[in-house]
Amino acid sequence: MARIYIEDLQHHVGEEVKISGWIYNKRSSGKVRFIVVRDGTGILQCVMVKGMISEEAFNSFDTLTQESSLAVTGKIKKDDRAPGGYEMELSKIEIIQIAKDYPITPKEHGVDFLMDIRHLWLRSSRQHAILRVRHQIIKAIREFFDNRGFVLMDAPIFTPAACEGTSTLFETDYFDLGKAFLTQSGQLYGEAGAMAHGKVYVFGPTFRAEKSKTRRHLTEFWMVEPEVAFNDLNDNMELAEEFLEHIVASVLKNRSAELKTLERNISFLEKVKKPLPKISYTEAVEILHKKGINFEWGNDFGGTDETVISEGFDRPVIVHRYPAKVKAFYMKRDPKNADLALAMDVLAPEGYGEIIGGSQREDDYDAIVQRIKEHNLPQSAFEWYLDLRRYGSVPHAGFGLGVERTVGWICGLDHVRETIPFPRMIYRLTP
RNA sequence: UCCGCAGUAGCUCAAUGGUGGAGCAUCCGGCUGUUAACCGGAGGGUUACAAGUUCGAGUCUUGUCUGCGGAGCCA
Repeated sequence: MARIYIEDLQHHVGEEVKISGWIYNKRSSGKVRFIVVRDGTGILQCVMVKGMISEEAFNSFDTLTQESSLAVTGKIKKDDRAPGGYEMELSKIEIIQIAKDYPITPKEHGVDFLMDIRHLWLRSSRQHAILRVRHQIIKAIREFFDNRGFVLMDAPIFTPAACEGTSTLFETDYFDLGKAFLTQSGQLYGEAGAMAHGKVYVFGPTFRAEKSKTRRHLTEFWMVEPEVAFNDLNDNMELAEEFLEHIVASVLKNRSAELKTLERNISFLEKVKKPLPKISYTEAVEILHKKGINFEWGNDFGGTDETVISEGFDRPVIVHRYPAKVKAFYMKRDPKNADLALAMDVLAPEGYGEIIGGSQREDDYDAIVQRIKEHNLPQSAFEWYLDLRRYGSVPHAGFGLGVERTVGWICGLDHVRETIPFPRMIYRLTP
């Protein structure tokens, strides 16, 4: 008997097939018994009637518990009463292992309890749907850049110094070379890649030792960072909006069932099309003032400020040209106003906040040396980076997209901890 | 790091300072189409920990621990 997957059932109606999986739930009304099996690709209701199947198989129902592993064999038929629309008439049950007291019951649970058994929580339908959307997003990210001739360039995880100098870094001993730090961004290495390949993207985990304790922060998260030689700020914004359009379209097309499981209102997602609204930092400050918020020009936006700004738009909004003093040393100044950096952030709608941060990079050697001094960074650590300005420096730009925040936004989740299989947070290192 | 909230059965939650309960899960029984099935029964407690106030503390006070939410910082 060939083993098939539940997601392929529609091709096997009327056939006798075998499904291997786990008990999701079971119900009985005496002589008619239902076993709901999940196999990782979907769920299937199996039915057996007393007298229509061996007495042994019929009675084995009593020993089955939630999440016990087994193989079921039977004929597939269409039945609207069954979840998913297909049902199996059981002819054989092969028990692999009986699970005892599975902790996640078909009722409500608290977050702490579920996070402690995250390795089991992954089996639950919502978590299952979220991780499939995450996979689709990552697939779409790679597709987008690969189809445009970008070269994937992996950046190191161990780094000798801070990329931006602002955030706290995780530190570790590195043999006789002193301290190494876990990367907080692959960008500087991406810039080196862009000078070699023209257009590259760095995709990997990044680490921030900030003691942030909010629904938008993890200590370990994934970031994708394209970097393109000869792009300016406008090119960068255009790349970002086409990128977001592609990701959202890919999820809507391929993961609509998962979005439905998550009860995601997709009307906001359907509006994510180029062009996205673009406003300057100064215009964003005016929006805050009009809404009666006391905000001083020159400061960086907080989480609630971002929410208020994005509330006025029905799709992601790009905010550009921030005050240089709140941004990183490597961002190029606006030639029209030296107080501004050629920076851009993309704020997701519905209060999800910043999902992209990027800029045109400073390409002038003297200017960037000056910035390194102003930021009190050790120039010696950046000598290799300064070489990129010594040898054939060109205008270039790039951005970073936070995968978890993007997954959270597209899935409509209220916390990024559910967007990654095993989240790392300030007070959680296990499982 | 700071501010706020919480911790009671395996889980989710009740309990006016006066004998700690319910639903789910588990176990036993019933039901020929169930949909987080339903119905009947049983077992299950150092009320996070420590001290204090009181005739009496799950409840009030202090401290500790853990978690949640927020701020700052950021993707």
